[in-house]
Amino acid sequence: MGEPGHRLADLQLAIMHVLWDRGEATVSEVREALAVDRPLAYTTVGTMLTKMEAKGHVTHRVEGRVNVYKPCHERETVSRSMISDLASRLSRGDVTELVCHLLDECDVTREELTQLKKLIKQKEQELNNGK
Amino acid sequence: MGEPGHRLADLQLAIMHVLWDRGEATVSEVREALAVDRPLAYTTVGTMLTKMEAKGHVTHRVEGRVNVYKPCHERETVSRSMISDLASRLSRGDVTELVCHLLDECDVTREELTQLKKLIKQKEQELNNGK
DNA sequence: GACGAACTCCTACCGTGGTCGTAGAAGTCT
DNA sequence: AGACTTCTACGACCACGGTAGGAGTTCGTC
Repeated sequence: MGEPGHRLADLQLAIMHVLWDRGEATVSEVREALAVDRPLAYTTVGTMLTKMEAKGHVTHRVEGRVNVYKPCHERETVSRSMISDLASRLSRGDVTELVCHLLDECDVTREELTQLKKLIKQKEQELNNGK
Repeated sequence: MGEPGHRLADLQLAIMHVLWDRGEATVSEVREALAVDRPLAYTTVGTMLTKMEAKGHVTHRVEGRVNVYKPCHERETVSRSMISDLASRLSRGDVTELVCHLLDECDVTREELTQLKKLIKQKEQELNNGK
């Protein structure tokens, strides 16, 4: 059976980001990293990691007395999957509106804009050829 | 305090789409509309609608013996909010990726692309002037 | 006026995300 | 050896999304 969709909730995603950033981490490392935004009990993080392992989001290896966790999937893969998941659920949302807001919300760099332009040109091409 | 964020889960969003499409609807109308993809008990839809009302997603008005529900917020507003919510949780997932997938997932029209180009140009302007 | 269909309202139940507490193993300090 | 710290493992609990059953109301119809 297929493993995706990767449907990560808030905390889970936050944990994944820590894992992605460092490659791998122990419970206390994850906890430490999250502490700024969310101070959590040690066991909270541990429990969550366990649940996430059961779901196939992370694996752990035992090193000495400690469990070292690492992600099972690339950040990109998961982002992708979550985005297209949302997009499909939003279905009839007007894309332009969305992109517009996105551009407002995040800090877009010049490079990203350039990239975006390229992307749009490419899409236009596809529209002209195909169909 | 502000009411957003609009955090609609699967079924809830599906129901909202029905409501958005028709402006307003009774429980059985919603149920009917969803029946193709998900056959649900009458009460399931009713319960959900009640819960959604408690959360401020919909309102109802009594017409005769029947409750007629209608959305409290525009489709655009909700889409927007959900997208930026995801974007922020994906945090350092770069915008380009996001837009790219959005463009892939939905059917983009030529007009939208043109619109998009205009938008990007505008953003570039802002970048050059401000700050 | 009894019957069945259509509805609403209330209650229940399960899975999962999130949050911990406690217990117990192991390692460290004095 | 006893005290302290770390960590894991296990279980508890709440909120919420999703799903539904049953009770009771009202309507349309025979």
